[in-house]
Amino acid sequence: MYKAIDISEVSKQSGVPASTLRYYEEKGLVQSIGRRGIKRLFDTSILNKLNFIALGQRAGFSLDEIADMFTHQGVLKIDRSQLMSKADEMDKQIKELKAVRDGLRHAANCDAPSHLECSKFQRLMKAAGKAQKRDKR
Amino acid sequence: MYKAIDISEVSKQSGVPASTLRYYEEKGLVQSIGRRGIKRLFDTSILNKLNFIALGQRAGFSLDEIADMFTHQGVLKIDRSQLMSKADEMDKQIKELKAVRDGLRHAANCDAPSHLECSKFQRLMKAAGKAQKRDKR
DNA sequence: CATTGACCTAAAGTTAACTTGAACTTTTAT
DNA sequence: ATAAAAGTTCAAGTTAACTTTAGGTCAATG
Repeated sequence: MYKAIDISEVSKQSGVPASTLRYYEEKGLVQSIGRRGIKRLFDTSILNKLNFIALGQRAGFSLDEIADMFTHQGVLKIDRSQLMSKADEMDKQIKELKAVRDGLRHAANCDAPSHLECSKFQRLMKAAGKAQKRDKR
Repeated sequence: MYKAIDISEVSKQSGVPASTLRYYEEKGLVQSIGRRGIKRLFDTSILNKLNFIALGQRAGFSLDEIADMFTHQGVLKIDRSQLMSKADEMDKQIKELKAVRDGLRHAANCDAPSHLECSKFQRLMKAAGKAQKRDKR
């Protein structure tokens, strides 16, 4: 069903450097499925996982946090309520991103001398800043 | 108009440690307005700036990128088109975040044995992955 | 007027996420 | 059969964003 491919093929198809793949394996984020001689072999399913990892990182998760989302067998493991609360956290983050984006957009069209002092700009920032209370990320 | 406050007051009101404030000043991200004796004095307007910096960081900008958004005098400087394209970049990022969030939410309610192999999950991920082509962030 | 507490500088240390380098070992191509 | 290409390990190096430490300064308080 799934094909075993070597590290350069994984690298080629995913864009993730071989050195990073070894590093990820060391960290337990991904696992090779065996060796051919001395060379690692990966299951093609690693490509989905790498895709998820990349997205998760861009979404602001650390590698440790991402690793925590999987069982040692590589299956998404955390329970439903944990998944939901991660998703809720992300909602906050999305709100903040939108505020910054809107702030930038407003600044691009506003003639105030210093945008930080512009009341509209401040209103946009404040909206996002709310969630910011000691989040400890 | 604006009041000069010392580093501990800035720290107290912003939640940013004094060591970080000194570090930010060294990097040129913020500026003190003078000294009383040996002690730095800051204009209260630094609080808005710190708020913006925190938000920018949570939005995924590096300190250097944030610094680049201001003139040396601390005014948002980059031109309108640059501001707009930063905002457009953020739109992509928001899309990705939403995809990951939706993916997590779906996973919380899906009975597939491995979510990475679930076609709905994959569809959600793919939607975001598109923008991912060599972004070099 | 001596000590305490808030602040200062400069340099070194820390963590995450990688990358690079050195020294080997297999494969693979000629 | 041999040399280059592709992998491997393990250790050390790199960058960003801070924090910590050591030693010094100064204003205020007992």
